[in-house]
Amino acid sequence: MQTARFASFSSFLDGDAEAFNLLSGPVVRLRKGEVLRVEGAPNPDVYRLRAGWLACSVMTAEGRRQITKFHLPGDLVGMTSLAAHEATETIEALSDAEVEIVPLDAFAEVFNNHPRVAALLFLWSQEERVRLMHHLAVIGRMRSSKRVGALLLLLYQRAQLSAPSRRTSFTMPLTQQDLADATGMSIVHANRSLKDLRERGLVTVVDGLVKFRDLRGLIAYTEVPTVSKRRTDWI
Amino acid sequence: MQTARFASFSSFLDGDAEAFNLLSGPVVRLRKGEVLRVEGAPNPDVYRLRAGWLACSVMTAEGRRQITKFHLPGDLVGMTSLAAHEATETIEALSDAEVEIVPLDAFAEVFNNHPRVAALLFLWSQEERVRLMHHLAVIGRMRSSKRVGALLLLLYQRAQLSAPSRRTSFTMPLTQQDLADATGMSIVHANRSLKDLRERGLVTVVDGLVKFRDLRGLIAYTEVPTVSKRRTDWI
DNA sequence: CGGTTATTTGAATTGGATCAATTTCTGTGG
DNA sequence: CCACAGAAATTGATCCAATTCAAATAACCG
Repeated sequence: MQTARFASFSSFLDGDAEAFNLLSGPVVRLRKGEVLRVEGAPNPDVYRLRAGWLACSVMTAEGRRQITKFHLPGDLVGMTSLAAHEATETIEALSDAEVEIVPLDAFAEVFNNHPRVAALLFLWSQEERVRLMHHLAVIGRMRSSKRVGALLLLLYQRAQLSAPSRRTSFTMPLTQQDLADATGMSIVHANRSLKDLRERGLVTVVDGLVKFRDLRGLIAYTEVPTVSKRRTDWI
Repeated sequence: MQTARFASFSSFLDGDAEAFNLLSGPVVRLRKGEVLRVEGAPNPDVYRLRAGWLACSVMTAEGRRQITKFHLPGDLVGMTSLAAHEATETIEALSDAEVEIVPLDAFAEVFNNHPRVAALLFLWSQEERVRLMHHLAVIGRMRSSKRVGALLLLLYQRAQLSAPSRRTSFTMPLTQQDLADATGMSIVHANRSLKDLRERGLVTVVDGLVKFRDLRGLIAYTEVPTVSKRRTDWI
């Protein structure tokens, strides 16, 4: 069972992993493109992603899709619906994937009997909020090619966490439509933004393979903030 | 001590209010425009807003401001920085305001000894994530005047929660610059979006007074989703 | 091979930003 | 109470960014 993402909290102790693994359940296998659940579906579950990539999205009334989060193995998925009777987000598989269905009881158990782990879950949620805030700033306040570049960098960082390597490339199962829906632009413009990044000699994306030609240059160009360390001493 | 916002959770019990009120501390008074803390400041506190309005924002490297959240009395403010050594957001007063500084110990106390309240805090954070997701969809996928209209409606709903009334108007201390920074557009365009909404006969904003001329029409126009009920049974 | 989905490019159009200038509005001190 | 300075709101003109529509190419799969 994968706990690397969660265990990256410095105050994660041995007993905590055990408690964290209470959050598990029956496995479901998904094909690429399959929808795990749709926004508005009743009594939403929480999932734990074992393999593959997922995307979470919300729809506007006009039927336009906004991707809010990409999920990589190890992630807990769908927690935002925990306080709702209907799912707040659509979850779909970007690649073949494998998820566990986590029963709500497990969360009750963790909060009642494992306060440290509950607090870590809470902190994790705060970090997700920060990520959303930055996503908001990227979409609301940056030009298109910077938006795309920033997204590629973020995905790279997260892919590195799951499967560290020294290479400056990684594969991702996103289409240009996905990139567009995550960065708030049309697919045509996403394509042109990628072209722009390519012509600047920063990144190329071919068939899901992202190659950073000039990683430092891209970081400087997109101006993504450096990630700061965690504080968990109060727990 | 105001707990209305928090007590709106259906499973909020008598003893919970007491535990929730552990989250309090010394009072600080702020003048309109004053900055409570700046993004990047070390050892950030969490605050509880007693009176007035606050805005939370992040900056891009180019120095452009993105407002991520407006806070009304009763809110806990700055929780996203709980897991960080440096503040993740700037907090400033949109009006004269009064906040309490909540010591981190209080959170430890709640998580260790009041699991129900901890769980409610956790759920509250999930709702905040949902709010950010919708904010993202609004900025990323809607036209300017709808963005502004949607923001005005959301603020109205929240103001109604704090101070319910049957009127279809409310006062808010936001400048057009604030509206622009929250909706991801220039101040000039925010002004034109307001003009557009006015000319459609939907809302007018004069001097902080928001008057809905056609509330149903605005809801239909902006297509904001209806808020769904909460589920807290698993706690 | 034909049907589908993804990528790429062009041309026309719209949305929004920027620059500049004017008009309120607000608070302050005389 | 008025004069003034600074902030906020409004409008016009111009330019650039991004969308839409359209169409061609490429890749993929049964």
